[in-house]
Amino acid sequence: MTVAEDLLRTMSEQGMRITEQRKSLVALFIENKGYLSAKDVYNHLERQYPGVSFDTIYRNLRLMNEMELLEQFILEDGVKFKLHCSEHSHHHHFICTSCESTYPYNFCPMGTEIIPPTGFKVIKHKFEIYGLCENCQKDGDVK
Amino acid sequence: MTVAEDLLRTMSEQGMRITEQRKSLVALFIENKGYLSAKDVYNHLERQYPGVSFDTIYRNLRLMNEMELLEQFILEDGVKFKLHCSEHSHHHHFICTSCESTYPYNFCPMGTEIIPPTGFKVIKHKFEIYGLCENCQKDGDVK
DNA sequence: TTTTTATTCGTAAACATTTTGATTTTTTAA
DNA sequence: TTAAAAAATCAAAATGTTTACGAATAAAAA
Repeated sequence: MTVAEDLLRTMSEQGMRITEQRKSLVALFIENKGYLSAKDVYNHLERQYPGVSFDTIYRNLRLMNEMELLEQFILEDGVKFKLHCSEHSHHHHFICTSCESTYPYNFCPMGTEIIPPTGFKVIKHKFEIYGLCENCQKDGDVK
Repeated sequence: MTVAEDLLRTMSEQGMRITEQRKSLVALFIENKGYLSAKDVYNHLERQYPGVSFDTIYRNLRLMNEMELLEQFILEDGVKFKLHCSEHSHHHHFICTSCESTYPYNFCPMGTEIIPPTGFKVIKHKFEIYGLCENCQKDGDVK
């Protein structure tokens, strides 16, 4: 069973109907692997389904986030989504600021000697490393 | 010389004129110590100077960011500014998600065994720890 | 196949943030 | 003290993101 089929099956089991738009959205995230904004997703779906509405995009991103198929991040340039990354439980990413491809990194600084101020209750953390990937340095591309 | 006088002197030396609004803005950041959005700054200045314009706020935040008196951050809830923190060169923060007070933490995970993917050129990083400070846990305040 | 109901479409509006421009006021230096 | 320049005001608009809703469509179950 492919990754896409697996995701779609999960969605179906959770009561979501499998529409063409949803198949396309899932395919997009699988082949892209990076962080995508609602606009990015819209731009892509709009090619296959001219007239697709933002309603559809936002609703599906929200639903898939709620059922933990996607993860939502607030990055330097706004709200982004990516496939829920479960490979090594908890980890962080290198993020290319040009093409936005990501490279998971299996290390979390929270595992080290982090001592909060007195009484501070840690809830979550953010650790991202930004830079240029090999390709984008070659290209000299500025997105 | 107070911190405020010090900042204002620097601004003056860089060619900025010292206006009442700028004095008030500087005072705000000094007494607040946390992260402030443009709106936060507006709300505060508006009390002393009814009719203060967004133009003024944004221009001054931008100028002070450019001359490195303020730092700009993109946090969970948008663009924020805080006084440029120079105490121990490079460090990170605990951030209370309720009152947005911050606690500098003199440790940077980049100093540890971080190995980027082949060819990846690291440019910057983000490491923030969110939670509830002692006071906000007591209060049960939800901002 | 038919029916039920979720989903999408199309469009607009809500919303928040930031920028602009013409005019007035204030600061600073001569 | 006065002139020149910078900064602030006021109001509006540009911008970008997200939400809303009635009508139309399509998916899934009976």
